[in-house]
Amino acid sequence: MVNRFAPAIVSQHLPEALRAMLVGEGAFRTRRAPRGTVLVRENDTADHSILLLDGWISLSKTLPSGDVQIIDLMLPGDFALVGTRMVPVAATTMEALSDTVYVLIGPEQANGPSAASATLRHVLAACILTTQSRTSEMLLRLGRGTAANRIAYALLEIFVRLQAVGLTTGTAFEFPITQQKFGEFTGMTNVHVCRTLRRFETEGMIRHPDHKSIELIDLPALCALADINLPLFRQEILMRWPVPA
Amino acid sequence: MVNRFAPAIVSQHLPEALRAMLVGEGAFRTRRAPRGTVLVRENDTADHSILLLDGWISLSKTLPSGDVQIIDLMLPGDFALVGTRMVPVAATTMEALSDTVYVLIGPEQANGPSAASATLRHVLAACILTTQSRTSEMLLRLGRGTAANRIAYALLEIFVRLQAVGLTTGTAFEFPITQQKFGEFTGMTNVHVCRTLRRFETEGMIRHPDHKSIELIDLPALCALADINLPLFRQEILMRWPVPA
DNA sequence: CGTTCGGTTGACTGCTGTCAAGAACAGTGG
DNA sequence: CCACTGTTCTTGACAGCAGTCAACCGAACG
Repeated sequence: MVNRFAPAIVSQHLPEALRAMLVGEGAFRTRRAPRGTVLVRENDTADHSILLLDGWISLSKTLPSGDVQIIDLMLPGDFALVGTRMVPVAATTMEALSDTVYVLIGPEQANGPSAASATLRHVLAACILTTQSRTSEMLLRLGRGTAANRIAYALLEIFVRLQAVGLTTGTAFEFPITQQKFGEFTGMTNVHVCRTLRRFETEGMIRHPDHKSIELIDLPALCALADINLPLFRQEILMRWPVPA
Repeated sequence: MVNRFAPAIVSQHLPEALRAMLVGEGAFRTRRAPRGTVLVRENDTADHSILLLDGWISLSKTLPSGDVQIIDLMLPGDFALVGTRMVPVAATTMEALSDTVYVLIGPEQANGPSAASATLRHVLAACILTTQSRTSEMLLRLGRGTAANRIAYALLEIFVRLQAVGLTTGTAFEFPITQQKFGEFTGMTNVHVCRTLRRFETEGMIRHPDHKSIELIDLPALCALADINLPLFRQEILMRWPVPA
C-alpha cells in the first residue's frame, strides 16, 4: 500500500521540470519513516523542505501544559517549508501519522539557478499561500464553530485535498489517523471526536467501518454543517499550479 | 495622535534602503482611513502590499452564517501581503479598527531591481514567517485554551508587538479595539470578553481605565495564564530584520 | 493467551453562549 | 451647555455543549 500512489502523484501533479529533478538521475533519495516517527521537532534548526510522496504527516505545536494542537496536515503530494537560511528554526513538530515516503529538499536545490529550481520556488510559494488559506479556515472554525462544524470541516478538507491527488474512490478514502490525533487537529478531546463521528454515522452522513477508512455519504449535509461551498472551497485551498512562462 | 508615531516607526525600525524608498522623493503617498473603513474585502482582486504606519487593522474571515473571525491584527510598522500577481485574490477582509495611516506598495516596487526593492522582498518574506508564527500560536490557543488563556495570550501578543515598535509606556499601551472585535479575535462573545477582562482587573492583573488603553500589571501571572515564556515568545513572533549582505 | 492500544459509552460538571436589561459614553445638533 | 441618540460596556439568569473521569469492548500483536 505504501508506495502504490507515489509515482502517480509525482507524474500527474508536478510540472515536468520538477518531476525530472525528482525522479531523474542525480535525483533525490526517497526516504521512509514508519508511523509515529518524529521527523522534525519544534525549534530544531532546519533549512530544508519536504515533499511528501505517501502517507500523512502532522504539523503540531505543544503548550508547556502538555496540550497539543495539530496546525496542519500534510497529505501525499504536499510540500512544506520546514526552515530557510533566513529563519532556520522549525516552527512545528512534524510527525508521521502513518507509514510515510518522502523526499528532502535542501537549500541548494531550492535556491539553485536551474529551471527546475525556479519551478520549485514557484511551487513552494504557492504551497505557502494554500497553507495559509487552510490555516485561516481552520482558525475560523476553531474560533467560532461547534464540534460538528469542526469535524465536518476537517473531513471535507481532507476529502477535497485527497481527491485532488487522486487518492479517493468515490467519496471514500483512507483515514489513517487516530481519534486522539483527529481531536488534536480539530481542537477537541478524543471522546468528543468519537461521539461526533458516531452521531454522523447514525444520521447517515458518513460511513466509518474499520477505523482506517471513511466514506462521506451525504456531502450536501456535511457542507451545510461545515458552512462551506464546495466549489469555492476547492478554489481557496487547492494549489493552482502556477507554472511560470 | 494619529501621526505622532509614524515617522519614528519608519526611521527606527526599517532598514535604511527601505526608509529612503518610503520617505524620499518619488516616495509613496501616505494614505489615511478612518476607523471602520474596509480597505480590502475577502476575494477582492489585489496585487499589492500594505505597510501600516499608524493605527490598527484587522484581517478577518466571515462564515456564510455571519460569524466573523479575526485572523490577525496589523499593528503600526507591520507589512501585509494582500495579493500577488500569482495569487491576486485577497484571502481576508481588512478593516481599520482605529484611524489609520498607511502606504500602498505595488508590484512594481516589490518586484523591482533596486536595492530598496530587494530589501522590501526580504522584509515581506520575514513578515510572512512571523505572521505564520502568530497564526499558529493563535490556532493553538483557540483549539485548546480557555477564555482566560486566550485573552491573556492576546493581550501579551499585542503588548510584545507594540513594545517592539516603541508604542508602549511601561506595560501600558493604547488599545483602540472594541470588546466585540476583541471577541472576534479571541474566538468568544463580547459578553465573555467583558467578563474575563473585568475578572483580570479585579484580580489585579490588568488596569483598563478608559476603554482606550490598558496596562498589564502582573506580567508573570498573565504569562502563566497564557502559557507562554516571554523571552522565547518574543523570538518567535517578532521580526528579526534579516538585512541581507 | 495476555497485553496494549484505540474506540465507545455513560454520568457528571462547568465553562461559555444566549438573552435581556440597564449604565456609561461619544457624537450630534440645537 | 444641553438634550438626544446610538454605540459600547456591564451584569445577571439560564441553558447547553463539550471536557473529565471511568469503565468496558474489540482488535492487533507478541
